Amino acid sequence: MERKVRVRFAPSPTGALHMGGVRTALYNYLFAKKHGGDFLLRIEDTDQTRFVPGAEDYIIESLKWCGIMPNEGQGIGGDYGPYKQSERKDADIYTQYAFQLVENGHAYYAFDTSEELSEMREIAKKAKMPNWQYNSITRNSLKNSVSLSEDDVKARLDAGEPFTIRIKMPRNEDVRFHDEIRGWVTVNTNNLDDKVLYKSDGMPTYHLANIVDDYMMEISHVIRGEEWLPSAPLHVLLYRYLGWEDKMPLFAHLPLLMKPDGNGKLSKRDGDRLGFPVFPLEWKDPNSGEISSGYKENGYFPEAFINMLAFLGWNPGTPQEIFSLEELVDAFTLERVSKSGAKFDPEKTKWFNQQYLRAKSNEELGALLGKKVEGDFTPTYMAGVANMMKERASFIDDMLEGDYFFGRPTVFDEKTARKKWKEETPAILTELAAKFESISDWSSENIETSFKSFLEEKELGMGAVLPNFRLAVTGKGMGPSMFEIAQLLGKEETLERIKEGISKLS
RNA sequence: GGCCCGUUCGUCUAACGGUUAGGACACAUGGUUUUCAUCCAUGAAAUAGGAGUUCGAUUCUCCUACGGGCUACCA
Repeated sequence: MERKVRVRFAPSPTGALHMGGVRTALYNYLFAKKHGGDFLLRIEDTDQTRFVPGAEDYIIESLKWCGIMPNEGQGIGGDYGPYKQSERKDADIYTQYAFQLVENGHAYYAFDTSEELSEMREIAKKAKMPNWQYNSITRNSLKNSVSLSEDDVKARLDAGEPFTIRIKMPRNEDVRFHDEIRGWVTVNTNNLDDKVLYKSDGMPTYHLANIVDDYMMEISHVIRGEEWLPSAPLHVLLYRYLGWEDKMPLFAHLPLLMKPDGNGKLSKRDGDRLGFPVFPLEWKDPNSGEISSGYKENGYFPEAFINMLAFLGWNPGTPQEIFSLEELVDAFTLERVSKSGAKFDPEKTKWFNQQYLRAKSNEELGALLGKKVEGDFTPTYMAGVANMMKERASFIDDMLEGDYFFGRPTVFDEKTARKKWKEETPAILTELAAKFESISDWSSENIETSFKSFLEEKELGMGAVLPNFRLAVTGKGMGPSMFEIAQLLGKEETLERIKEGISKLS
């Protein structure tokens, strides 16, 4: 009974794709690739009032940047399209199933308007009944094809009165299903309400659409966020009532991503508040014009971002933490996904980026850095800069701290100058420069040897000369080995900087 | 409020009845380093509480507490 693995990522295009959504997509991707299956993208836009222009493209661009593109779906193609629910509605895919449910007695027409219902809830709330539901008890006193006479219903339908179709939730029945992560989950239908399946605007709700689409697209596993766990029994019932129970996918409900501090799930606000991105790419809200920062623009490598996300709620059971996407595919199992929500840690995310940065070659880092600096430098020179700066960087931009590689210092660190620059310093540095003059092979080793013999000759300590040498040449009080810096800058440039530094600092 | 899910160092987590409860991030101390960073070493740090089951519970069961999710003609 081996079924081809087909999983889907089904976001709704209501804005930027949250990193929690990216993780859901990632786990789907990993699961599909691991089992040689398909990973599809379906756009769930059944709520037309929440449509946000650009969101669909944003989702696709984000998945692309992360390197976890679906192989089938909206914007990609495939044999099970269309992959956008509004288009599927236009193709009249859902209506027949809604009516089928009414015909076989598992759903009914309801004529109550949303205004009437919210009024009902309001009254119930005041009567200390905060949990008013449209269910097997209340449906009898509301306007629907269960409570109304057949003639009345027919008259309303013929008159074109707007209606919804609701599931007729059975009374006191245990619905049991197996979750791949949580084990058996049982819910009694008395706690479930008569959810709307088909809206008065002719659109299905998520509940109906996702069942119909998963069935038609032959989805084998539904891997989605924990927020869907309470409605999973409804979905199970729908498969049963539609006669598709033998084709029902396996469910896996993922733990949520929580905010780093305090309680609750991670939201866009937390990023603004604590200074980290929550979206893969920068997003400009077309309505408010508000801009939310992205991991990409903040200098994160997609591999690091993905690696970090993979470990939020999953672990391989080994000490290894750095995983390429291929390695993740190989190691991933739903069995090792944890049950409880994971607090997001921005610090650890930086650490992941640092690991990836350091794993890159000097040439690659040099090229990346080169895009960020003015001026024309050879790849060899840039690789040399990267070699020295990478140990103190988590991001490419951190290497910009070595600005003295790309031009002479214009400002000199005041604190170092105050502490180290003495009256006799200009004379010492002038003599040092003279000593350096005689070095024919300008290598860091030779510079260091020359420097040390200079100290010996003059009976000076490191601390009296080296910080000032650094200050004159780089303008900084700290940084990589001065001898290596001098080698990369070249003899002539180094000597000129010493002279220039002396005149500017004295 | 109701229903569902969860609970191991500050955080992410390992240990699927028997371990001095392990690792990583962050933190602290020491060493290396001209400096900063790196690196190395060391340290502090956890099984929510209570009952059971068992020769033995982090692990199984129940209760309590706490946390989270859901509770729309949203997804």
